[in-house]
Amino acid sequence: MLDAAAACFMEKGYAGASLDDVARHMGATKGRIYHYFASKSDLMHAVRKHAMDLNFAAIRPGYDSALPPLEKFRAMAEAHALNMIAEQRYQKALFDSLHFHITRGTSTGHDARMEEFIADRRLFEDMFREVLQAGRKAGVFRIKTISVALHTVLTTLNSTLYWYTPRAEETEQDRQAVAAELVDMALRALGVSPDVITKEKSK
Amino acid sequence: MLDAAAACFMEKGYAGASLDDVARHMGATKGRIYHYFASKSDLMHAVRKHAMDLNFAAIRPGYDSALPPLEKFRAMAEAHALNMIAEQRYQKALFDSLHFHITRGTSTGHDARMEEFIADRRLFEDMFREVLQAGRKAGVFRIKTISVALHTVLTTLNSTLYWYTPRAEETEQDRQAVAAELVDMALRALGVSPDVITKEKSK
DNA sequence: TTGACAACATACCGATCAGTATGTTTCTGT
DNA sequence: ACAGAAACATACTGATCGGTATGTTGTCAA
Repeated sequence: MLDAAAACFMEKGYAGASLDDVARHMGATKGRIYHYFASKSDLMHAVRKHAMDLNFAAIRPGYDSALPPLEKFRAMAEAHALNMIAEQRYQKALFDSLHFHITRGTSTGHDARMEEFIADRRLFEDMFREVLQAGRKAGVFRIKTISVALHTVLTTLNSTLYWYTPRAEETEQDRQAVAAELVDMALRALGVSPDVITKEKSK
Repeated sequence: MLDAAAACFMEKGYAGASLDDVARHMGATKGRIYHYFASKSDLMHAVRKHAMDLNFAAIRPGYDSALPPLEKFRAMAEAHALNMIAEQRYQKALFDSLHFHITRGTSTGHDARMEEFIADRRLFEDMFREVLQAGRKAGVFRIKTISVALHTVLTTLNSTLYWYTPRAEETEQDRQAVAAELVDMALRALGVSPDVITKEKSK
């Protein structure tokens, strides 16, 4: 059910996707949705939450590892990039929601749920921020402004959401190749010298 | 009028923003909108077109210059990054529309207008693609896959749309600083060695 | 067997919104 | 001065959509 909702929200946007659309996409009716969710925004919240859970689960192993900053970052970045490709539907819905919240500033209709979600997002960013700071201190990253570097790198890793269209016969190999290339570019953007990158990779 | 429409579409999304909202934002009524535009999608199209025009106008000087690939790219990238910060409202609306079209694939409701718009977008990308290819051939860019590099770099330059919130007392200096930092990271992502970057910059 | 609840479908309501039809005012050419 | 057209505002309509109220069917415990 969340899958169908995520797909519809992605295709038409939150406001553009009707609950009848979502229901039809499941081969059911609206009654079924309202049996499990109190409102449309409730459903959206569930989709967001699931997307965030996927994100945390993806980078958790790398983050918890005892690797030095560079390899730790590489592990997290690779997992995240792959996750963005694999879970496009949920991630697109999540990012729509995120940008929506950002652009409307201090405007109307703040769900308390939205606040919780923004806090989660910040937590996620902080996991990367921490690694960036550690790497800068260790001298492997040459970063001017942490927040700019953080956002730029994350945006790079997320970029597949905006141009990569999954083809049917696409294998896991192809996706890993794209992800690896994105991670390489992110590392170079962080000021890691190319020879270090390739040396580490061949290990 | 386009300004108001762009602001509303950005804040609530195309489907979420009503024409009454747009009219109220202008201190007018719907009649005024329908006097100049035949439909809601017509208005959206005008907003998109204006945004695209701004984009082309921004990078045109750099593109037309006779500079070598590296400096040509820098000029275009800097102008583009600054343009993204300065014209957030229009660009956000444009990107929403773009992503909307991408994710729905071969689905319903293709305006012929949308096709024209996609073609324009491809033209814009090709201007950067051309410089990237020239730079790769000249040996200044170390790029694996052109299209991945292209999308990554453009996404980096666009990234301010998703996290930069313009403050009131923000000066042109601040925006240029952010833009310059983004361009630096983009150049490094393209495999340009840091000493070349700083050397060129001090020129 | 039956009663009670879960798991839906169906039918309906009120609000919203794109689009239209019809005013009303201001300008503009003659 | 005046016809008419441009530049709007106002009032309305039909369709859509979020949400609700009310069925209907299966399931399971007592």
